[in-house]
Amino acid sequence: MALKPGARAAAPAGVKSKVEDRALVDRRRRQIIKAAIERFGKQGYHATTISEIAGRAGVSVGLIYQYFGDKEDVLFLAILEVLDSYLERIPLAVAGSRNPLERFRATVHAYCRVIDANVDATVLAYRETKSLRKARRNLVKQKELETNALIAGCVEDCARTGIFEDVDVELLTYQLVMFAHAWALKAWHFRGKMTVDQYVDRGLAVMLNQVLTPRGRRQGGRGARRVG
Amino acid sequence: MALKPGARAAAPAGVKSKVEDRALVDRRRRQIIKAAIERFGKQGYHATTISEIAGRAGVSVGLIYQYFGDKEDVLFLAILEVLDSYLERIPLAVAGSRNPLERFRATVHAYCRVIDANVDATVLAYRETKSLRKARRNLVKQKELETNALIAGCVEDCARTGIFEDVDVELLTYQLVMFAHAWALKAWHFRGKMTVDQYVDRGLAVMLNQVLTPRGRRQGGRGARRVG
Amino acid sequence: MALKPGARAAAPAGVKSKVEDRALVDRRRRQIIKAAIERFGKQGYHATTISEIAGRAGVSVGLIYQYFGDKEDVLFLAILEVLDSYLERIPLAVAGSRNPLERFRATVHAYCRVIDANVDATVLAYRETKSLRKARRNLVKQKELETNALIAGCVEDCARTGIFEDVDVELLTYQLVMFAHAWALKAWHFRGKMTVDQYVDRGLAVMLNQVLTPRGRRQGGRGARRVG
Amino acid sequence: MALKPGARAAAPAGVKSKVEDRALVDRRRRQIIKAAIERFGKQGYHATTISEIAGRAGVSVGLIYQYFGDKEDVLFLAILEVLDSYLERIPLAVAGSRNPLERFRATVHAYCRVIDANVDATVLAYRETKSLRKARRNLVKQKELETNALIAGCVEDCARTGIFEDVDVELLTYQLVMFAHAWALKAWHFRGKMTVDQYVDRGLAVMLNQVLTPRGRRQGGRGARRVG
DNA sequence: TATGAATGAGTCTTCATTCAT
DNA sequence: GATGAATGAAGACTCATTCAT
Repeated sequence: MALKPGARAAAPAGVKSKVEDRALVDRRRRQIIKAAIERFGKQGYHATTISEIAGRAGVSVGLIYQYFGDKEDVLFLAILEVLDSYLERIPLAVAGSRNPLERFRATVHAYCRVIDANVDATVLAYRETKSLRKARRNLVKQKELETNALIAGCVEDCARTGIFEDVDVELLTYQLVMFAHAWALKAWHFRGKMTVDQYVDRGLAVMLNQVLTPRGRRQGGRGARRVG
Repeated sequence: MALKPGARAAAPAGVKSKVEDRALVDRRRRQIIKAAIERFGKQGYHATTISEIAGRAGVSVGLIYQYFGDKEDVLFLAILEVLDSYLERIPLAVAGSRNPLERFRATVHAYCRVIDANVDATVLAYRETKSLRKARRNLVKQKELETNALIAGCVEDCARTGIFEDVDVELLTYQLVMFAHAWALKAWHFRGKMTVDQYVDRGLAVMLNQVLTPRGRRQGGRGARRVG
Repeated sequence: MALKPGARAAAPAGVKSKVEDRALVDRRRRQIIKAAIERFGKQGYHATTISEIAGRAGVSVGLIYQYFGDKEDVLFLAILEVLDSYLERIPLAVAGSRNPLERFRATVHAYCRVIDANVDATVLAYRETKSLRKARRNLVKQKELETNALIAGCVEDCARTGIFEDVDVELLTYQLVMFAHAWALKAWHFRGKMTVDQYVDRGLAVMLNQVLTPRGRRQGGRGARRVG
Repeated sequence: MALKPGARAAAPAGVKSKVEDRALVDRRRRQIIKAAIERFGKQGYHATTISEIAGRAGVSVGLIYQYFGDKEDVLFLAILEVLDSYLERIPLAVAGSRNPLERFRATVHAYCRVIDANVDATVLAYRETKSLRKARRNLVKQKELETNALIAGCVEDCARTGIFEDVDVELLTYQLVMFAHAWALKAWHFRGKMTVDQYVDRGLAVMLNQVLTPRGRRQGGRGARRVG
């Protein structure tokens, strides 16, 4: 599912290069995309000029057009790069975990840490996916589902092994995904108040444990366990 | 907390009008902002031209500059309008609730329903707040905190009256806020699969109830109750 | 066949204006086209910038794009304008002619005089028609055929009334057309050597009279009268 | 008059090469010019990129700049090549002709056939000569006069030997030249309707024979024989 | 007040030309 | 000699903003 590192930017979805040499294309694209993520993340897609990206990447404007068809291509590969890096890094961080619950916790921690290290990039993927044409937007959504599957898999494992109650996997997964994203989307609120790891611990505590008291459960019986 | 309707868009936060007549200013701004929200929401801020907004609002380009200083002013008031409408409508929907838990549920339902009725507008506030200059960005964040306070208040009431366990109010509130926003941000995923109300019921079930089994609690003792 | 003067540039073949007012559109387009013909004629289409045309027309760059979709639109209407002016002016110059031969001579003179007054424009139509996309290129050819028909009509009249021998109308017409065009295409050769009227008189003498002597006719019997 | 083949494109009129080897320069230039004529003829000078020419010629972009100073050099030598090829090929086709009239006819046929085989190239010379700087434009005109001299010579021979009436050589020559060029310039009209040879036969019939009837001659006495 | 024609600074994109390998 | 990656100046086109009516 996750692509092998290095194979990534090689020949992605319809972005054409005027240069043949695979290795060079790969290197240049990385160089440019890195600068683009930084600028797009900071200022947004439309507010960033190709010239700024070129400047930051230390290349000429013309060079960018040797490796990308147009500005939208740069955005597209930038967003893919962000999402792919999640797919790549999260599994690595979970490698040594012994049991499902530990792996679950490690995955959420890893997800949030990766996001913490790329707040701008994450916000970029949120803000600017809509600037892509439809087919590409769908590809991006697909990639997001792949990342979600990393979480969903952990949740299912916990459910199957009797660590979680009979749980609404879909909703819980989305809760966890939004929780991770919130660290980037609401960075202005959380940063400075706590570390990522504290954030995750507090969040998991809230999500995994009982909130309603017995009295609350009696009052709000409707929807108190799985619905739909 | 919610401003009185009609007083709202009059002359907020440094947006200047060349027209004197308060009532007229108010009427025109509403007319224009309505069109702007529609267009910004659908296409994004940068991809929308003043001319398009004028067309949609049924006024001339010049007229917009009679009531707004520049394009950013229009975006600013559009975003404020969206957030204010939440602050206004949510309390209305909760009016008749008898007890804290019912009020809590009603609030979350109301929040999500309002968002459901304004998916584009909600996404707009997410995507384009960064296009505002800093001072205004902060004002928008402030407004968001006011909305969050509606939820936080309900959570606190439930906690105080023994309906909720001793809970991490801040984190739970943000979970609920993100849950509501997710209905808009991930509309492409949820829409068609369920109604808003089903979404809320399933979400609350996940958030309020125990996820960990007793065995799970023993394994993952760390962080099993409040942290931080 | 020839359009009424003034009706011309009103709403031509798919060139769209952002301005509604017909009279204004007409005036501005004329103003811009006049400048464009001058520049395109002197330097060619590609070597002329929109900015140059704007400068010569005394308007801003942006204005041109209020009245034309793109640069090719300007070229297209410029070429049409040139051809239409032929269709308009030639018949006027022939008005008073009494008999077919006189009308024939007057038409050729008029054609060449109009070309003489617009050498650059004529060359423009020759050089740059190929720069138009196919559909428009065909429209231009159509217009050219309409002009040719002015000549062909005169030739036919002379033939029908026994002033010309049984003649190859198509070929003779094209000879005459090319003869007229040559005054523009080979201006560098003829200008300074003679006036247009002298040119026409000498040309008609060559075209209308016997070139072969009786002896020549005997030698070159093949093709000595109508072929094909 | 016609340059010896091989000597031609070597180092004409200020086009400088970075390569010394004469034979190589010659070979490479031919190779490149051939591709350039094809592309310029099809798309025009400005619409053709150096890269396209390189691709078509099967060489690298850099190589072209080893043998030409700039793009205009390529155009210049391409146009010269076209005109030179006329000067070369026409006399060859006339070799066996016994008498002046036959040679005249053979020359016109040859001219038109060469043009028929190079319609694009001929149009190229017409369209793009204006893209050359003045000195070179004049050189091209000079070359054209050399070609015209081929025709003029035949006309004069026919006149001197009593095959043609006392004729306006200059005008008749230009008529014949334009007639030949028309086969290229109006290819869209003539092609498909007839072959080149039919075209020439019909054209010569029109040009060489009497058009005016005796009655016509009486009416249009003015200019009925040589003027000027 | 309302209009919409006019402006021109700012952006993307192309492509002739250079130069290190 | 040959290559083709890199450069950056130049040009088409857009659109926020102004202003005369």
